[in-house]
Amino acid sequence: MNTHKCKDCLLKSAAALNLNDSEFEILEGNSVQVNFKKGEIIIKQNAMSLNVAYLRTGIVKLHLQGPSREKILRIVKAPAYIGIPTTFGDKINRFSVTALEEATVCFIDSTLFRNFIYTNGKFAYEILVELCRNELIDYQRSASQAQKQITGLVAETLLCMSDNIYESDNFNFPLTRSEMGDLIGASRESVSRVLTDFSNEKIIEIHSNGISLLKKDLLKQISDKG
Amino acid sequence: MNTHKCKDCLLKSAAALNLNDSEFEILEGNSVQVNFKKGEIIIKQNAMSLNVAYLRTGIVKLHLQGPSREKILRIVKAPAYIGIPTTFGDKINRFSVTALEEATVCFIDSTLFRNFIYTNGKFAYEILVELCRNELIDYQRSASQAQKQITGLVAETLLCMSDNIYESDNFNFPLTRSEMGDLIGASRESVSRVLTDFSNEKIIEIHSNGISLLKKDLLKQISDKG
DNA sequence: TTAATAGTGTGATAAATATCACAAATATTT
DNA sequence: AAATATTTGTGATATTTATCACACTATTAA
Repeated sequence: MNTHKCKDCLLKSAAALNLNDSEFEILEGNSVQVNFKKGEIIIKQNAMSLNVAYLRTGIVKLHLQGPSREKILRIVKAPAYIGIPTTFGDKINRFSVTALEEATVCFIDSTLFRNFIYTNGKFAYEILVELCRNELIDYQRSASQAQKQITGLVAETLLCMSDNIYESDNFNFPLTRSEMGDLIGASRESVSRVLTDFSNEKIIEIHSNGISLLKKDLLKQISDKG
Repeated sequence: MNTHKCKDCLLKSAAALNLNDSEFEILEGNSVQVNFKKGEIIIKQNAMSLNVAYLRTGIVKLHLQGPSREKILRIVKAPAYIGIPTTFGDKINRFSVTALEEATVCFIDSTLFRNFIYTNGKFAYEILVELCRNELIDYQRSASQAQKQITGLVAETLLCMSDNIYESDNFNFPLTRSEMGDLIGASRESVSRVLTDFSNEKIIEIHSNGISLLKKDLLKQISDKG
């Protein structure tokens, strides 16, 4: 099996920080680290969910098949758990997870994970807090989705990628126009039009390496107004 | 304080079923049951969140102020926890909860609740499972919201109220047209037009006591097609 | 290097929905 | 019972976005 020492991992989750030495040893015997290339599927919708996936490095998209096409639920950057809801919320995976760039993922046996929850209250608490935070983010995005027009949603997405994923005003943009449409609920043509308008108005700059945000304050205004 | 015995409550959550006698005694000393009338606010957005609310009876709406107007996040029927994400996900309430009909709510001290999570693994696990299930429901609704047209969303909402909230094809409808618009992200006029069309086509019947679903199969088709 | 495939941008048109205005109906308050 | 407030339904018009078609660009595979 693997030779990594979970205890020595520098990318532990807030929950894992609460594990003791013996728990780490058990973890090592019941988990496996896998590397994924861009575009590879990490978790597959409709497959059975028998383990918990922890994204150590990289960026992924959570997505599912909607009524008429793919729906991207959220973009997640490491380090973070990426499948807890679908592992403990149902018996089969209700969504897929796909790598947007090279990623490393630790798969943890779900029975072991459940035992950590049963026996390590602080571990359980940190997992619960993360689930709660995610739910609040979902609620906020649900309101945006319902009430903003496409221009506001594109602006919000660019700001989110800049502030929360890349933490930079210049970044690679891992999504195609079609995928961005899947994320915000618009057609790829509408997304393209807005990005081109932003580029023509020098609000952003689109280059082969990605995107630069030139007028973040204006983007914020556009996002807030919807 | 109150005289109710939490241990004897017939409307316990799946999590609370894992509490022992002494935990129940502590719970009784750190919680209070309150009655609410239709329209009264149970949890207020932007207030500090110091306790966990458990809805014993009644139906409520979770809502928040969106970019341009109110957004109803979900309709919750008792018995269920109604504020865990906003209690443990942040220091202030990120959403409000309002009674849609008479409701009884138990407010539980959040420090005590956290202690139950720390010390009672099965309790923690059941809470976590409920959070996971809610997240999966949110994901499904997010896809619907983004990809269905208003007719499909109205149909889906009627089916959801019938199957999950009232468990009947004839039910009171606790939302105004405007509120239904806040739930699905449409204007009250659009909602009114769709409901009137459904009524004219004898798919549903609208009367002073509420709504009857006459052709559920057709509603299901309309919902699935979006 | 070339061919095939995927992604993108744009124009034109269709469809869906919002907005506005207003009257009628219903519910609530006095 | 009457007055007031709120909700609802409808028509007309405006706005937003999707769809379709097509050409161009970029990427991938052979």
